[in-house]
Amino acid sequence: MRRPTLRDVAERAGVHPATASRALNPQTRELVNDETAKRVIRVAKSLGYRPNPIARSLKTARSASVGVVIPDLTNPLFPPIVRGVEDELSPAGYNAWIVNTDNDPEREAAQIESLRSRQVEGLIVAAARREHPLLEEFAAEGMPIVLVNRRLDRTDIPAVTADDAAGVATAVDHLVGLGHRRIAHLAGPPQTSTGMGRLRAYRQALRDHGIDDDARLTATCASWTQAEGARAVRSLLDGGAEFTAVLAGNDLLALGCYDALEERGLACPESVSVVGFNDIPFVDRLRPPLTTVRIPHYQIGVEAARMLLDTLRDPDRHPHSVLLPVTLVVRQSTAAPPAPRDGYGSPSLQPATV
Amino acid sequence: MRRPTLRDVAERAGVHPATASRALNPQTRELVNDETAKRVIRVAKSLGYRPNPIARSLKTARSASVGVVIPDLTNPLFPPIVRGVEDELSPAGYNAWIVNTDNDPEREAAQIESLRSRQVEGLIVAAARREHPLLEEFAAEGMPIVLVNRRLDRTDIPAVTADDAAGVATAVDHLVGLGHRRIAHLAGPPQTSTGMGRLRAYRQALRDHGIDDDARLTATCASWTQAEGARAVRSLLDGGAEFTAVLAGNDLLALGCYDALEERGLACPESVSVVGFNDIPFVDRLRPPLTTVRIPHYQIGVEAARMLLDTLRDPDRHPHSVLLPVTLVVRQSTAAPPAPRDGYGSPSLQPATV
DNA sequence: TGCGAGGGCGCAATCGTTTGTGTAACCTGC
DNA sequence: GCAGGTTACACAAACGATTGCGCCCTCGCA
Repeated sequence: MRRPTLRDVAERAGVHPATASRALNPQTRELVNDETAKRVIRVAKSLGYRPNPIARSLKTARSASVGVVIPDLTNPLFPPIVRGVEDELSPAGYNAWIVNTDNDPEREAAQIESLRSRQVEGLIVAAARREHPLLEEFAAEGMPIVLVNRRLDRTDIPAVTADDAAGVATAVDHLVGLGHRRIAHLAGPPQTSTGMGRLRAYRQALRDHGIDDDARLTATCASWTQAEGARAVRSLLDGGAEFTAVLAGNDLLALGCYDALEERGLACPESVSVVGFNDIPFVDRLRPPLTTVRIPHYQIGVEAARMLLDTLRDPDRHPHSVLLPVTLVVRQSTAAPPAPRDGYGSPSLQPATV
Repeated sequence: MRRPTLRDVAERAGVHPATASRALNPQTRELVNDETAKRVIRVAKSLGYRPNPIARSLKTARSASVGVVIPDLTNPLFPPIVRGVEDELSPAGYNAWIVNTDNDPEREAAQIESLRSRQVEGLIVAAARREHPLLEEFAAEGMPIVLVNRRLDRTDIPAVTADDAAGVATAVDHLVGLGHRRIAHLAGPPQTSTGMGRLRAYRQALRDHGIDDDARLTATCASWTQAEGARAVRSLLDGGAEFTAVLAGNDLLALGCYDALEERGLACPESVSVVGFNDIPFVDRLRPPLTTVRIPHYQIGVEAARMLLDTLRDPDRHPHSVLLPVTLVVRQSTAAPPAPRDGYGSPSLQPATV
């Protein structure tokens, strides 16, 4: 009735539990006579023995599992990354514990503490802020950590991210190529490396095209949400900013941008072009389909898991961060700017086709 | 350096570890002198003591965690449900282990076995099929299980689902009200209760309106995916079926339907109206915004977790399944059928506005 | 024949808790 | 002053594995 333990197997095989343990563990099988080992294995199978990972963890202080720390599972950016992580971890015998932080430092601390007390052997963190004492502390204590999607400012915690700078550059190239000169930017939270990095890349890209970057064309969003994107665009418009294109820090902000433009009766792309970032699922089916920078979500997860596994296998090895290539996906949210009518470069009031 | 154990706390407090354990556990605190308890608690706090859940699990054969079994995290239907589960579990001190089955029975068995060996105290399963021996077996062994979104055919495993029948009925009412008489259905996998249930509800609803249900208007999808939805619609069209509206088994199938209609140059809703089911995130921003039946995703998760917690607290209690109410959200994918032109009721070839 | 080496295995401690049982000390009431 | 009942704690045995250590036996070799 009870599920069989190692002791049961040992008894049935006529050996000591220690021997059974060694026989069952490929690492130590060589320490026991080949025939004995085979017998133990046979008995274990016939009894349907499954080792108890809890007992094993208690003894070995390891758990064959890693924590995956993300801001919010309902953000479509993360599920593919998580799947990438899991699919890479799984063949190596590792499991993933997923926790959401909701960008709440307190909740985050509690969650990570909970992961640690469950003896996770490493962390994959998508919820990093540029300054993140908690993570640095854990890293300093020797917890293997790999960052995904975002980085820390200083410290050598390895990260797997998309090539934001290249992505922004090609996006700006695309817009400029269409004839845009006044390109606004919805910057993500400056506490995040992606928010800051894409903002910097945007400024650099403008300069590269000889366009001076007007600070009034940048609106900073407090979070990577649709609501914040909408708010930012409204504030841009209310501030009288003149622009014919918006480079959003990510797709969710771009979605918010759609909302705000629609509210104000501005058609996309006829009046204002919009570019997103990330190419999350379904943005190809939006109205209009969103031009955006595609990042390899799944691959980011895979790569991060691989790096973590590497350092778990060889703690001395210190992997270096990697930058994954991105591609611009041109869809229908970008077009040539409207011919100037009511003043140079300001969004012309073409009614949105609702 | 080492993280403090109960023994450390006990020593510093001058008591036996057993006493410390009882002092720290609210359940047993009454067994120890009040002052002693306070002292132990103070020491524990000052040492930063955190109980080791692994050791506790080993001893108590419980884990304060439950397994959440879903087909695929990247299906936008599930993240909100999962969050609902977590948010309800968390205050009760429980954690959620999330696993994906990819609808692969083998993988599923392995995942659930892994959950069980990690001593999860219960299961919340969104990946149920109507016939599901594995789940019934677990349930028979006494594992508390709550199903979400789907049910089992026979057995009394409690389930939290949306009111599919009512949803389909209102959707059909809506279409008939618009003037549609030839309404096709993209049925989900018949192995799933949702697939079968919605199909049955569709037939019933047609009969209720005095429309005889033409079997040629039903296409069965092997999986709940966009690709299958597209394939099904193509097969419908290729089979010469005449219809002016499509009731899709869920939103993903509806999306596939969009794809196929677009391929064939059929405009939605001008030529064919489409109704989805579930109201997953972003379908309100599709082109055209999808008319669909909204189910309370998050609430389904909350309710399921609550039921599971109930049975964990009182194993004798056997909760009954609940049906959560749904609402039809009318957007722009449904309109009156086109005036008959090239034959009664067949999809008129109005070019899609791409 | 004796000795060293080493293969194969058992012994027992251990990981950090929880919990049944034992046992002092103390109180109460006659 | 003592039986009987609390109260407050300590003792020790678990839970199910892993692992350092040491014993025994066999074998090879001198």
